[in-house]
Amino acid sequence: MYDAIYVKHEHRTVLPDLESAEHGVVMRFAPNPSGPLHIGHARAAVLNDAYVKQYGGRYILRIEDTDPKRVDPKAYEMVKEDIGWLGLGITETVTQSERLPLYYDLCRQLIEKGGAYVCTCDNEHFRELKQAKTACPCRDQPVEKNLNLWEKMLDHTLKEGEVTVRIRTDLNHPDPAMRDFPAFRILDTPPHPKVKAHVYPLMNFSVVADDHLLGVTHVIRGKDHIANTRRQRYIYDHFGWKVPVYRHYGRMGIEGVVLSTSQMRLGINEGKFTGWDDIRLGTLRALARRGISPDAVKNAVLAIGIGDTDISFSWDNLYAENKKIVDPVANRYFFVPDPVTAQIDGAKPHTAHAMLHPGDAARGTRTLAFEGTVLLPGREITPDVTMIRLKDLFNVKITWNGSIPTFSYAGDSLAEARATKAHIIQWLPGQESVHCTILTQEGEMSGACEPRVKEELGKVVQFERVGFVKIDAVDNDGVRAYFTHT
RNA sequence: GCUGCUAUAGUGUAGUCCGGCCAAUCAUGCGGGCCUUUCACGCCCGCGACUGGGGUUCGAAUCCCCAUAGCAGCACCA
Repeated sequence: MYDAIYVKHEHRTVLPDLESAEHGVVMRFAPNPSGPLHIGHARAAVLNDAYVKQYGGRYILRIEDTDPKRVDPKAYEMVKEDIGWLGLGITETVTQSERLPLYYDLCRQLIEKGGAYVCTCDNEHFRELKQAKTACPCRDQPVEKNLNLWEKMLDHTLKEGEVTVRIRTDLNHPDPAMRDFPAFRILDTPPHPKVKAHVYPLMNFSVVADDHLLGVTHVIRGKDHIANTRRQRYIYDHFGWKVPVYRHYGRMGIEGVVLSTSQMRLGINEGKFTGWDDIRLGTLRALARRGISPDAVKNAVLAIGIGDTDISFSWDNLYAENKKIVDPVANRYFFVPDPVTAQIDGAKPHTAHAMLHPGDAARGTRTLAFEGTVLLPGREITPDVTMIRLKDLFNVKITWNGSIPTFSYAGDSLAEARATKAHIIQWLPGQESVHCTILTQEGEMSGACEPRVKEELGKVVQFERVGFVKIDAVDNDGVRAYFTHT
């Protein structure tokens, strides 16, 4: 009884309900194939995906490639790879460049209905008229003339820059962005990589056409589309179509990375970045390369939700999500940064058995054989340090002669090490280790790691007292890893 | 400039629609402690916010107004 009263104060952890979704939804993710997907795309993709999963229905991937200037032929494949990595429940895929005839047909219908006209005014001139809330001469020409001009567009009698199909809206609308916005234009260059065409719809037209044709019921997109939603409503009204339910979430900035595809491309071309998966980039493939799990991205994005406030995406929150996923599965190994070789006097050969995972003994151990010398992290061996414990091995006493340390065996007792507050540090057998480079977003960390790390290629492991890393490459020179997070 | 949207701790978020249970949730971060053969994980304690000002009301994070700030759009991009 009281529970019901206090329910209001519970922390809601699921996304808010969508209206009119009780009987299932049809939603879509509609990227422009100009490059691989980044975190910004992931928000749209994951949010829509989550709602489709919640209510049931179809989830359409729609490739919006109606502007040949903004199409990178390689992006079609990259987008699909990224979606596969995210594990979205896409049920069907359509590509807009393959649907041009559908748009042409609808455009003709719209012209016949008087909802659109073919404008031959100069752009600058039209813009001035628009600002002045004045109709251009083409606006009132008869349907027949519009149809005739439309034919001339299609048969290419008219050339790029000479005509624009406009949607008839309201010239007195207080927002100039709403007034008779464009729907089609001619583009001769560059050629479209997928289709031979010269008449292309603008986003507002093709989106409405497809949302209607595909039966889209709900649209979740960024608030940069709010004005488009308003414009698109005019097209729905002209056709008498049912308008989907819209939700617009706020802008998302990300600390420290560029999200603009064109900026990233520029950086890659200039050699500033190594490629689309350069770990300094916010692309999904960069995150994957660094060992971020797709589920971590999903969880982080869902936690943000669909609020319409502008937010800044925090790496901390993503890392926390990722750690929850990766910590239980990552094997533990020793990595010694800036290694120094130390001979341990008075120590007999020992064999250390260290657990692959402290919380899962069943996973077994790794074996490290001590035969007289060890590699130690140089930074930890400073003159104020007189006793250390090599983890899973034994205690070592350090005596300093000026700045020259001498290492000697000091017993196996863990209790003793604790009593002296000796640091327990990671180490490697002097006779057996492999070179290892860890690449972080800030730079490189050089050191050595256990040979067995070579078997973890492609996986995320934890270097004890260093952090989680993804093993990116293994060769004769050693191991290259990307730093994931601490 | 015009049009519109938004405003809760360092970050994200719940609560705002339908005012009282909110001395404001949860997570992350940070500080401290415990546990531990990792500076990880886990556990405990703590820090930290309703943008400002008016108004309505017995009562405002919640409703109204103004201010301020941020954002978006005003493309033959999506």
